[in-house]
Amino acid sequence: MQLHRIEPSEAFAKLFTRTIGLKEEEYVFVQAHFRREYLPRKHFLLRPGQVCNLHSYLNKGCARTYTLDDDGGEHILFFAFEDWWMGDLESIYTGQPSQLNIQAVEDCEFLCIPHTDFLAMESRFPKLKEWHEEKMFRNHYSFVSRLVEVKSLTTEERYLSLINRFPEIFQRVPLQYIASFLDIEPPSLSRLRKRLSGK
Amino acid sequence: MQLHRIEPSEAFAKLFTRTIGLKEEEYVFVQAHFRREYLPRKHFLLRPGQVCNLHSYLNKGCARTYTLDDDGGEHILFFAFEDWWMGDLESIYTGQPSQLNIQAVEDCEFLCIPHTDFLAMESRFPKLKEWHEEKMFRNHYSFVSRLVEVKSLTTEERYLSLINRFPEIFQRVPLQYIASFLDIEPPSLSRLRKRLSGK
DNA sequence: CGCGACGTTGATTTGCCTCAACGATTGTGG
DNA sequence: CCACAATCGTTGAGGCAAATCAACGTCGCG
Repeated sequence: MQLHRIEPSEAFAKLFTRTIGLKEEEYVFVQAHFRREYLPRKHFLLRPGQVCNLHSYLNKGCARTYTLDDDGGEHILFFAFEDWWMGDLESIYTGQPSQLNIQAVEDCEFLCIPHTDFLAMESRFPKLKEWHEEKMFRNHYSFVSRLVEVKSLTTEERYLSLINRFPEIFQRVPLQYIASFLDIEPPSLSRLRKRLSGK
Repeated sequence: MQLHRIEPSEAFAKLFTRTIGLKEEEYVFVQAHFRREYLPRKHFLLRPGQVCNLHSYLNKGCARTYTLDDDGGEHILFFAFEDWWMGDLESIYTGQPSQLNIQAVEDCEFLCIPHTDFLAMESRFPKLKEWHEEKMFRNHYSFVSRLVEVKSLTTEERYLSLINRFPEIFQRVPLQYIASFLDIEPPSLSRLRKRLSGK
């Protein structure tokens, strides 16, 4: 399978210099600890049973995190696009094997840093650590609102909310994956869309 | 409404000295910034529209965190029992008004500390800050596994999982609240229990 | 071309909701 | 202390949304 050549993303540099606030030479130092990983469509960044020891920045492409149940059914927990971070934090921080699959939905380019290096960077650059803590908080907030959504919205409302927040997702992710993310079966999503298009 | 007198909990002291690792005099210093709050059954620790500015340790009793939807329906996100912390972290850290209700299910005794004091304690005692960061991570893990449960288990399996993890909940929390937590209606929970008791 | 993956559509079943009524229990005021 | 209302859990009847099972058209690819 042939991969297009991918230009280095400016978003990555901006994240460290603008958002996190590292100086140019600090960014260069940090950046040197990342390595580029190309992952063709349908290939896996993480498999159940593996210990996840990388923090992975998704520089280009689209990926999904999902679990398998006892009957072999897939349940998609998250999608990720450009400028998102992926990995199984529990596995990273506890050293336990992961239960999660992380798979490329499109050909992907990741920028990956081993956890030990990441910890070293955090202790050398307090701003990086602060940013990471801040990210954990925002992550917490989004889990709470996701919980609220699941509990108080109808299937149709959750579908519309998804369209609203990530319109591009429908151009990049197969409908069956979106159905799994919304916790319905593909035929139900198909009928839901038909119903809505008639409005 | 009459409250029983409640003995100071040893769990609170153990948390700070054993788990967090503060010295005795450090604990005494920190502890002095908490104030005791008695909350009778059905009364509110937090109401939508309020800014939450307290970290609240539940010393005695049982409480629930829930949202109201547009139709006035309640959706319970969390229960809390002795030795749990409550509050709306998003509201605490962003200063935005909360959307959440936190209500006493039993007569409660909280130990509360204003957020600004908590930050001061964190910067004075790095161990406290480390513990809090660690707690955020564990919190993240539990959100992920909760998401996995909601997606991959049947209603019956989630009920059994709840029984398994919190057997005492059924002695302390009305069934209608448990139904809301499980995302079903009270009649459905009633029939589910009847079905299971026949096994 | 032929195969497989994907989205759609139809027919049927199922699990839960909704509405309603009913005992049991609790709490309150006379 | 009793009568009454309110709350709670249960049970029944009917309806609906989604799951399930199956078939079909389309597209992309070997």
